[in-house]
Parts: sequence; structure tokens; C-alpha cells
Amino acid sequence: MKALAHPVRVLLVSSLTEGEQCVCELNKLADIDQSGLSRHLAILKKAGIVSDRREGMKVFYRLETPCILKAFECAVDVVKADVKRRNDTLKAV
Amino acid sequence: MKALAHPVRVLLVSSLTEGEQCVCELNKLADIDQSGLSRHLAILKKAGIVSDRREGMKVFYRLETPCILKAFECAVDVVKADVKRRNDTLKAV
DNA sequence: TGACGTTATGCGATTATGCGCATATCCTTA
DNA sequence: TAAGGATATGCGCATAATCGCATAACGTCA
Repeated sequence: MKALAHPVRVLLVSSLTEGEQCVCELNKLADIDQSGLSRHLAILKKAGIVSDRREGMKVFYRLETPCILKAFECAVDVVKADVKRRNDTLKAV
Repeated sequence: MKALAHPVRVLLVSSLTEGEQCVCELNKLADIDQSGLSRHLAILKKAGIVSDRREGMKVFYRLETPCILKAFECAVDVVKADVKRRNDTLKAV
């Protein structure tokens, strides 16, 4: 759970749901220092959420657990419910 | 996501999947200072994961988002996969 | 082998989290 | 209104997470 507690890591996982990607591609997504990106990926790997594969100079990361998508969907639901609640509160006024 | 990044909070949510509970009951589960518990619950509430309801002196918390169970199941899968991987590595030696 | 592209790691500084104590707040009941 | 139980909050300290820079490690190709 801690491994997903950072916006950049959520972004990374989210991007990897579309398939394997190398660090260089991920680096374009996240506006962050390269060393930081590498660290975030290491955290996800240590947590068993992603795995890596070397191919030439590049390292490719891929999602190890597709079920994580459901967790994200739930998170989206939570946010939606929150928005709805705020709206209802506004209307009530 | 951050809201679930602490073992105590995972425990709390997990316990709340069984139904509404008051702070006093939750306090028995988590071996933690009462003020800390209150803070953790506040974090979950702010994240929209739980909601509270006052009834006399006691405050009852309940899960706002049952789908969170799926997220936990996924976490369990990740851990299981990790254990399996370790075993396979051992066997290979 | 040497230069270069890609990714990882060591380190120090900064910031965010969590904890425990004391205390405030809210509610009930005498 | 006063006392007491249940819960929340202010504060200071300790620890952990993150960041950016510099540099190391790894692989390729001339």
C-alpha cells in the first residue's frame, strides 16, 4: 500500500497498464529527475507491483499485477462520491 | 492512496468492512494511543473512505466505499505472487 | 579500449508523517 | 451546573520519505 502512496508512482503504474515501457519513455511522462524516477520504479519493484527486464541499454518495466486496476477504479469511485457529496451539500444551501 | 499507506489505517478499514464500529471498539484492535487513532480516522474520513456518525457520547465510523475490498484482495495477490516467486527461486537452486 | 547513452546509487538537505502528552470539546447524567 | 466518559486537537520531537546533484554501473558501438 505504501508503494502506491505517491502520485508519481500512481502515474507510473497507471501508464504501465497500457503495456511494458522502458524507463526512457516513462521519464517523458513524469516531470521528475531521472534519479527520482529510478527510485520510484525500484520501490514499485520491491513491492512486487512491477518487474523489470533488461534489453540492451534499456530497461523495460511491466505491471506484475493487473488487478491493481480495480484498486484504481475504486479510488476513482471514492473521488466521484466525494464530488457528489460536495455538490449535494451546495444544493442544500 | 496515501490514506491507505499506514498499517493501522489498513487495519481499521479492514475491520470496518465487517460493519459500523465506534472509536472505542477500534481502539481495542489497534495498539495505539487514542489520539493517534483519532488522527488516523480523520485521515480516512478526509479521504472519503469512511464517514462518521455521532450517537450520544460515541462516534461510529463506517466504510463509505465497499469496493476497497477489491484493492485489498489485489494486495493479497501481490504478496502471494511474491511468496511464490521466492519459493520458485529457492527450488531452482 | 574509449566515448557515449541509459539506468541506478550515495549523499546531504528539505519536507512530510507519526507519536505521545496534555488539553480542549462534546455529550450525558446526577 | 458540575463531574466524568468519549473523542478530537495543539504542540514538540523523532523518524521516514523525497529530492537534486554528482557519480557509478552497465551495455553498445566505433
